[in-house]
Amino acid sequence: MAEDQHEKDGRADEWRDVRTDTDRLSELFWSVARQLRHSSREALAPWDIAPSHSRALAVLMHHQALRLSELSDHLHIAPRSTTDVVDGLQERGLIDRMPDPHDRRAMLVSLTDEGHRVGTAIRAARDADAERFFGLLSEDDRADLARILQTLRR
Amino acid sequence: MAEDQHEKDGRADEWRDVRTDTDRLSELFWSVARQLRHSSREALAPWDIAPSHSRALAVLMHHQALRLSELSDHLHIAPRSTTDVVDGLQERGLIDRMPDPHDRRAMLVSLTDEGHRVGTAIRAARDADAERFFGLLSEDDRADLARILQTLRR
DNA sequence: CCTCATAGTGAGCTTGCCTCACTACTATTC
DNA sequence: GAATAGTAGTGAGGCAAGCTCACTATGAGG
Repeated sequence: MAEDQHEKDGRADEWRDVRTDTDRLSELFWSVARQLRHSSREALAPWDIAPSHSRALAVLMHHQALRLSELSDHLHIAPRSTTDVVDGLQERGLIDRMPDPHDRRAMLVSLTDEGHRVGTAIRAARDADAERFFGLLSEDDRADLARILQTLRR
Repeated sequence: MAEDQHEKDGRADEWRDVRTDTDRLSELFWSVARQLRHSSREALAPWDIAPSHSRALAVLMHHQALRLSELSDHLHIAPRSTTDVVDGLQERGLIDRMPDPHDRRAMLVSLTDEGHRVGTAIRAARDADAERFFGLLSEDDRADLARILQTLRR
């Protein structure tokens, strides 16, 4: 992987002059995204949990009970997809489904004790991973990066 | 989508104090990645071409002929997956497959005239999109971002 | 009461990858 | 110069993570 990356850089020399600097930024950005994705996949490995499940778990960590549709909103995925995610977490005993007492159409999703335990451990692992990844940067660079990303987001 | 983003920001206030700054950077990074992905998906829309196809096309734009396995390496995907990508591009008439004269096991993949035309147009669209996306930043910020991403990559 | 809207889910599709096993071929070794 | 070992591509089939469409059960407003 790393070798390919270097080879790619080498080849880029041939045509660097015809590329805009913003185009180069895209490429760099995705390259870093890949690194970050691999890094956090490793961080999650000990729990053998899918990224989509970990994301849902993270959302549920700071809501004692959410409707399935609310969870969808937080995850930015379709309600039908959330059903599957919730199925998976329930199979693993990490969450409970219960009917909403105020609306018998709706389902409330909440963490089990085990879900809370695993969620906490995963959050710690993710924090540590982020620290390992972005810790390479100086304090100033991290501040700059945060500011710049803030600008790009919207 | 944009609304969800804002709502998420709002909720984040509740617990910002318990998060490390590097964790915040991860979140920001992925948020921007999402924007960038959506933006480039839109940029590609006029050609109705899948991202995986566009990536392969981009690689082929600066090699007159590649073995399928070499294309795999450039794309960082398994050879079997490359077969499918190449199938797709061939169906659309954007590339030609021909047996390697030096090794009858191997296949050489190269752009057709149409493939070259479409590849060029897509590159222009992607450049324009990158410019639109990163153009929000000052010259200095772009330089800083490039430098910082460079540091993070590897 | 009747109509319309909403919450969740079954069925089935799509994208973009993967592994495993196989065929056709090349390279090596005895 | 045959046997063996390795390599290039691909068929078969799988998986993750999303999607839409259509349906049921329920709620809400006239």
